Amino acid sequence: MSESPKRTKTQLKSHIRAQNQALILTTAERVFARQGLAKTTTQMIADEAGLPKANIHYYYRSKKDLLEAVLESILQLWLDSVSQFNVETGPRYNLTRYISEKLDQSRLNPNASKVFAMALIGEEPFVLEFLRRFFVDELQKEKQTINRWVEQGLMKPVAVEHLFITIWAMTQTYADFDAQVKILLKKDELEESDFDEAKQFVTRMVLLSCGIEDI
Amino acid sequence: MSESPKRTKTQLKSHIRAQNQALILTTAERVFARQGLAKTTTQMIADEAGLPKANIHYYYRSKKDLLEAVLESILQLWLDSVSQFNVETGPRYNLTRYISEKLDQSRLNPNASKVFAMALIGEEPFVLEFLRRFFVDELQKEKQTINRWVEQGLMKPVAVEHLFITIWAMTQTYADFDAQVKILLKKDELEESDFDEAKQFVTRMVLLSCGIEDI
DNA sequence: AAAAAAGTTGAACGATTGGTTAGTTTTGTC
DNA sequence: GACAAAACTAACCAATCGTTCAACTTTTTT
Repeated sequence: MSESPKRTKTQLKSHIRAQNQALILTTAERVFARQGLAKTTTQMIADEAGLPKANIHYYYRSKKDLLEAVLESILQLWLDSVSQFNVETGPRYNLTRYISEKLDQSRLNPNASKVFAMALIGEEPFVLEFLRRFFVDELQKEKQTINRWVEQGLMKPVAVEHLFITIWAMTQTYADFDAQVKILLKKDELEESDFDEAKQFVTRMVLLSCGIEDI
Repeated sequence: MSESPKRTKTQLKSHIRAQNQALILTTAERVFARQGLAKTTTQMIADEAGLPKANIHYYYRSKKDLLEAVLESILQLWLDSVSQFNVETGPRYNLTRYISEKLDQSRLNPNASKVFAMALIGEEPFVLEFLRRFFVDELQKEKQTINRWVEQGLMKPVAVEHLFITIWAMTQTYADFDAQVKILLKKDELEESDFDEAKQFVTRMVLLSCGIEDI
């Protein structure tokens, strides 16, 4: 029952567990993104992971549990990879970086983006709760930073809530509604160059609306 | 077998049909929007319409047929209510009106917006086919109009595809992801004033990015 | 008013799905 | 290598859902 030695043992012992959970999680994320949250069956996930269905339920009691685990991993990734605003480096740099990071994420983790959007449009309580617990505070901070910049005359005053809503909308679209984007762009697959164009377009739009001159 | 009398009779005869189909269609749209496409059962639609389940299937053979009928009515509404660009009235007026109309639609038909978004994110073949058949041509027309305006020096050259993708993204967000918007705006329900603010914000953003001066 | 057509509906069916169980195999520890 | 814990899995179950059907009523047509 001693603390430290037990921990180490548990860590060693559970490498199978960690490995399988990771496999199931990434597989589930992919299948959820492709098939939709409700259409996805635990059998599909099992097949695609090369595991029997009962094994999925051994690690995740219910489909709901599994979905929430997937969502949690997605939201964790989110938190880790989106940097906060830094007052000192000014609005141009921070807004440019923010948009760039968000679009990179849409491009590099399209499955995560899609699952999150599906959960959000379906108003999954888990995701809503997360937004309430985290994003509101986060927005408050960014708002303060932006107000500082406005006071310093580095940018015009803007409706910060709408600014973030629209940035979020524009950047997510390229991952969540990629089928539509592909059709309008007449491409079979979106390439990095398409995302670069989007990056440039969105950044210019946002900077102009903040009264930050074009370079 | 004569033409005109038969038509009139058919119209009279089928008033029950038309009435019930309309009831089922609007109810289905509402339930689909609230529950999600796959989670919605024909029983739910039946209960909410005050009809027995078998009656739903009398008018729409399968759930898939019903969903496609709902989508078709949504897309028809779309076509009827979004006006095309008019070269003569210039970019400022047309872009402003376009954004205003799109946001009005999101506000006045949130269910339609949501069902469409769900079908799109789920890559329903029916919706994709519609976009291919219709929206690509539409975009082409708008592109020509915009090019005319650019030639006339009324606006700066822009990446038209990205312009429409982002306008679409921003305006749809307020209906499709209203749960998120409500949380960020700290409101229980979105009011008309919120949509007006959004209208102003998005319009300003778009006009600035097109090099059209602020009033 | 008779016949035909359209509309209505309870009941049942077949297929699917999430989840369980009970028993087996593997792994880690002494 | 003995023992316990963890991992694994085939078979099964209860519930749900889309769909069908046959009997019945109402409406329309002749």
